[in-house]
Amino acid sequence: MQTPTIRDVAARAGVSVATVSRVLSEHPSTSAASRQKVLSAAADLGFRPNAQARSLRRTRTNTIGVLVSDVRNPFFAEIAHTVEQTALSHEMATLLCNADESTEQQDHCLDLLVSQRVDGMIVTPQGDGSGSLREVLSLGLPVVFVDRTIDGVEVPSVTSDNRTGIVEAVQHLAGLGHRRIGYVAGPQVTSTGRERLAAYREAVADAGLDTDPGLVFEGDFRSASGVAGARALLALPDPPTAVLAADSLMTFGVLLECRDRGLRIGADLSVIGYDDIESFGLVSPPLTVIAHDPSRMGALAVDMIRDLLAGEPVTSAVLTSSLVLRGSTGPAGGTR
Amino acid sequence: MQTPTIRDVAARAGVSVATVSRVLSEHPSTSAASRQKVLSAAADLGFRPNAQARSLRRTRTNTIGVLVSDVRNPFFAEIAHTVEQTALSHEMATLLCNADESTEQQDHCLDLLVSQRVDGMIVTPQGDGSGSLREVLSLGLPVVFVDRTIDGVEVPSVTSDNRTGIVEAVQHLAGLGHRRIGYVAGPQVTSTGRERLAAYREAVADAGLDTDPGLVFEGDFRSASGVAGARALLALPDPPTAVLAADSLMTFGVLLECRDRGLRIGADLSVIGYDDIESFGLVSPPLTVIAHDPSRMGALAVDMIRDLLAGEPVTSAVLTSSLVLRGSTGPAGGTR
DNA sequence: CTGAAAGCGCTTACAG
DNA sequence: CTGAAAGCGCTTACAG
Repeated sequence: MQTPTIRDVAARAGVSVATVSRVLSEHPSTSAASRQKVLSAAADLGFRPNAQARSLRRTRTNTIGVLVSDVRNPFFAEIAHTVEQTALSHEMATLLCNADESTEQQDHCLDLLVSQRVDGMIVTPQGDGSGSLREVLSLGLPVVFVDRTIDGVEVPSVTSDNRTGIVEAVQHLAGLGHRRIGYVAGPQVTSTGRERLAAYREAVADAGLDTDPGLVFEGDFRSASGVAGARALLALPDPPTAVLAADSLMTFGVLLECRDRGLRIGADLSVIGYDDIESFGLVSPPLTVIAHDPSRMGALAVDMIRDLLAGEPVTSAVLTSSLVLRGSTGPAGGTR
Repeated sequence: MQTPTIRDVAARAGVSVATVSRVLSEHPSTSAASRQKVLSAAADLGFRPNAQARSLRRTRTNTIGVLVSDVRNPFFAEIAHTVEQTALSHEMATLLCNADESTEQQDHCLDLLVSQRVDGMIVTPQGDGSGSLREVLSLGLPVVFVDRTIDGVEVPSVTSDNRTGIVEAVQHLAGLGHRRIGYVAGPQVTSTGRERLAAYREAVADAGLDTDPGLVFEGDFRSASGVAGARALLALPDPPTAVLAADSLMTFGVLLECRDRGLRIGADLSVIGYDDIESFGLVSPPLTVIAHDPSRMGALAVDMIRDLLAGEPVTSAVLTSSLVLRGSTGPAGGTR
């Protein structure tokens, strides 16, 4: 037998489908008697409401689309997890898509989410706001950007302050006597990549440190580019005494390269990472990092989507980032 | 204006909705002329098919539910990522849920997935197969278990051989002269936890090593229990000279504790981890691990769901696990 | 409080 | 090849 429908429940309870619907969706206008009959009939039959049918009728799916660059990145995994849990607590489902740092795949995902008629989307955007993203926005679908934004695209967002942490990191290193600080930058097609690099440049200049452009290596937010960045920087005629990376995966790559070269972190090379990822705890000494809060970002993004759906005004949020001092930095030229 | 429907397209193209539907779903019986008119009308209007309506009518959603214990666990993130990408390549969406290692939450997620009428589910199950899981199965919904299984529940699954890797690891350590091998076990309410522990016990006995039950600490697949396990084992009057952990997060915990105690891995304590997680590369020397293939598991699981949907027979798959020798083990009592 | 009826946006036999 | 019509499983004004 097929999954029972509301009709089957109505028949068994001896009431109309309208009454069944009202009882099941907790509409106030129902008598205790029918409530009773319906509930027990539904239980007997093992009735499972069909969300598809309900959505079609209500023109609302109770589903939110989540588009991240890659769940395998711990930072985004944390966001995805929190979004899912928060949504679940409001009886909403989440449709997860990975853009894999590809604009083409991002478009594909957006199309899918639109077809699924998600009520809103939480996205870590990339690219210039053309393609499917533009279409989605013109549809008036509630969208919240998380972590990243797109210039010229007016969408509520929850991001981190990409400046303070970097500035604190540079000042801290300057205080330790470092004059040449290597920087593994994020891709300049992302807002986070751009803002963090700008902050680095500004802080380096303000502190009167070496502004040699060779100290900046542009990576792509993947670990391999962290490795490549570390190699390039350490191969300079006058290599940096400290290295800063613009996200967790690239930090990871830098650390891998240090391990391969047998460099003692904090002594041979000072390293400051980005994102307070649990696995950085494996490094010895513990890594000094620029921390922000992906979990809070995810939770806030869901709140914002819910506000948008409720027609309430929302304002973008910028969370703080800050330097968490641990043991991976030391005086310049320590034991070299 | 609302999102255009098939009616709007029909009106603009000057054909019936039936024809529009046929063209859009690539039904063979359509003339080139109407195809042309429909396609351009759809494009003009920016028509987006409503997956909800289609699903209701077709009684098929083209969506597959994915229930993992926790996406923040790199092992499951990898599975989730592959499942999503593979599904996407077949134009299917994935609904992701995290059970957070809680049977209650697992039930909640299953209910949600049923209501969403996913075509099938890929789940990393836990518990005894009662509750919502039993209901779901009695519904006849295609389900594939991944990584874990449940005793007495007949569901096609793709798992790893939980025995070989462990046996190889124990033999390897025995060959290095270790007599007392500590084991941080997974929760015994999971099939993987049970099978791996059984393999450890068998291998230890076969190699004639110390079978002291105190050498086994039962963790819960979270990093904190790896820390606790390492502490408990190292606090024994006669502590083990090598430690093996039953999953990535607990391995992680063991490594954290080693770092905190300043133990030199491979010299002061031999360590073998489970899962070939990228972040284990941060450890020095590189970690010897028992590796299996989450990505392949995810891809296979999708194939199996598709076969089930197509009414084809499927057989469970057991992938291999094996020891990957790197540098984290050394002779027993090395430099103690 | 309750029921009959219309309709959400599609698909698909059934005729032609 | 094409159209009219029924129907997927719900919800919700509209009467009563």
